[in-house]
This record gives sequence, structure tokens and C-alpha cells, in this order.
Amino acid sequence: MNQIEAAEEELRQAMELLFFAYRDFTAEADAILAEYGMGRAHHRAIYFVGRNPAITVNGLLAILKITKQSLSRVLAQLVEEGFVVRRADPGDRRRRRLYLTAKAAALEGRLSETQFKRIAGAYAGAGPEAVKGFRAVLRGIIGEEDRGRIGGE
Amino acid sequence: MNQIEAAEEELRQAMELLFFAYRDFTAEADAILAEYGMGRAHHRAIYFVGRNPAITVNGLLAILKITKQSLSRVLAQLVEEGFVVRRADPGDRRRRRLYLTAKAAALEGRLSETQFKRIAGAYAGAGPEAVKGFRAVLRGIIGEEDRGRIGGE
DNA sequence: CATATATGTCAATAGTACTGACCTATTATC
DNA sequence: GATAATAGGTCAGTACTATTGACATATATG
Repeated sequence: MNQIEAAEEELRQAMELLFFAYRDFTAEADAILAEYGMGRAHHRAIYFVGRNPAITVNGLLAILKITKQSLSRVLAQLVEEGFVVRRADPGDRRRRRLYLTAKAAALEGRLSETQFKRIAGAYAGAGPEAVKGFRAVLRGIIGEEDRGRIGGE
Repeated sequence: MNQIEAAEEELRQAMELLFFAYRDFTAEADAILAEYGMGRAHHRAIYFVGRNPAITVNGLLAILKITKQSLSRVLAQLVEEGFVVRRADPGDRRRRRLYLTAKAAALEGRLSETQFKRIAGAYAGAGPEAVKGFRAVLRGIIGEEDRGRIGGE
């Protein structure tokens, strides 16, 4: 294998690592969501509303990078079923601020628990230096404009 | 922030890193696929057939972890449009072995190029030690049974 | 021959997502 | 105050991904 082939092989392995990791990272949560008649889109909405209480619809759209129409349907279902509360911003009543209900916080906890375990296991097995590297590479994969969305750095 | 909260914050950041990285990792390829009237499922099939020439349908199912029906539709379209060739295994004619055509290899190259750039940029920015950590953590996230599917370790 | 395996396919259903158009509130600007 | 601009919601139509369960065919194995 020459140098170019070796470089390509390394990049392909990275692609496969991302594919398998993401596939397994989401699988258990997907199974729980199915019990509630929800999908991954509902999970993402619940997760990011939980992480950013009082976020606006536009704010959530910027994170998820889907269309207003797609989010609207998911959000309407979550509001209808009592997982999310929409309240007009008192300062600018065009804005609807989003909040989780206790019911959603409980579901979110259940969903996150499975993912926590998987990541905590990987972190513990790989060690703190590896975690730094993991974070650095993933941050580099993320578009510059969104790197600031991950807290604490 | 107490220790438990700090640990949870770290795990949540990992979840967000994975979400944003995967979102951005797939976005450009998705746009190219749309030109061809294809989706992510077609990309995955083409990718893994390219990486594993002569793979059987069952082999591909084990990688993708989707149902036979879902794969069958995608594969039928790829065969129909001349991206994949299905040939019976001479030793066991029940097995259909899958191969990419030159047309598919060209498309695969185009799709992979956008992803290579993104990952190569992240690798170069983070450095070789970080790459080791990235790989170790992602391997830990992947279910044990599939860790062997990533070559070269 | 009976059974198991590998694959393909049918029908029905659901979740996610898109585009483009259109509508209502509310706020900002001239 | 009239006119934009912004935030959000909704309609119709379409497409991709995925599921379950049933059924069919070809081939291989005991």
C-alpha cells in the first residue's frame, strides 16, 4: 500500500467508525421512542429544548438544520401530547419560547440514560487523553459556525 | 456544579458533538445524492459494497442493520440503474454476490471526496495523538460485535 | 424427500423530510 | 399610520427510509 492508499484507508476507517458509532448510539433510544409513537426527530427536539430552555423555534431550526415545516409537525405533536409548552415571549410576542414539561424531562432522562452508559463506557475504556482527542477531532468535523454550540470550551 | 453534574455535562457534550458532527458529515453527500434521485441508504449500500466486493445480501444486512425489505428496494434500484451488479455465487447459487460498476465507483469517489476533505481537515487540525483518541472512543461506542468491521487494527 | 437457507417481493403503515405557497400576528421603519 | 420585515404556523404534494408479516422461489443439506 502506498502513501496515498494508506491515507485513504485511514479516512475510510474514520467514515466507518462514524457510521457504526452513530448507528449504535441511536439504536436503543429509537426503540424507546417507538413505545411512545415517536421518532428520532422528536428526541432531538426534546433534547435541545431541554438543553436550551426558552429557546425559540428559529433557534431550534438553526440547531437541527431542518425546515420550519418539518419541525412544526414534530413540535405540534409534542405540544399536543404534553411534552413541550410554547409561550409567547413577553418582550416580543412574535417569538414562541419553548419549555419541557416534567413528563418530557422524565422521558428525556430515560432516553439519555442509555446513551450516557454507552459513552461513559467508551470514555472509561479509552482514558482521558483519548477523550480529548475524540473531542478535538469531532469539533473539527463540525462546521465552524456551530462549534460554539457545544458548551464548556 | 458538583461532580455528578460535571460528569453529566461532559456526556451531554459528547452527545452533541456526535449529533453535530454526523449532521455535517452527511450533509454534503446528501446534496449530491439528491441529484441522482438517491438518498442516504443508497450511499451506504454503494459504500459498503465498494469496501467489500462480492459481499452477499445477508452480509450487507448485518452491516446496515436494516430489514431485508428496506435493503431490497434500495438494491433493486441500484441494479436497475446500473450501479450494482448481482451475480450468483458459483459455489452456492442461493447467494447473490454484489459488485459495484464503474459508474458506481465514480459516484462513490465523488461522494467520498467531500467526506474525506472534512475528516482530513479535522485530523490535520487535531494531530495524530488526537486521532488515536478519536478512534479509541468511537470504537468503544460501537457494539463489540461490530468493532472488527473496521479494518487495520 | 424434508428441511433449512438465501433471497426477493407483496401490501400496508409510519416517520422524516423537502418545496412552494399562503396566512396571521407582531414589531420595526419611514 | 402605512408599509415593510420578522416569527411562526399551515396547506398540498412528493419522496426517501424504514417497519411488520406473509408468501414465494431457488438452492443446499441431511
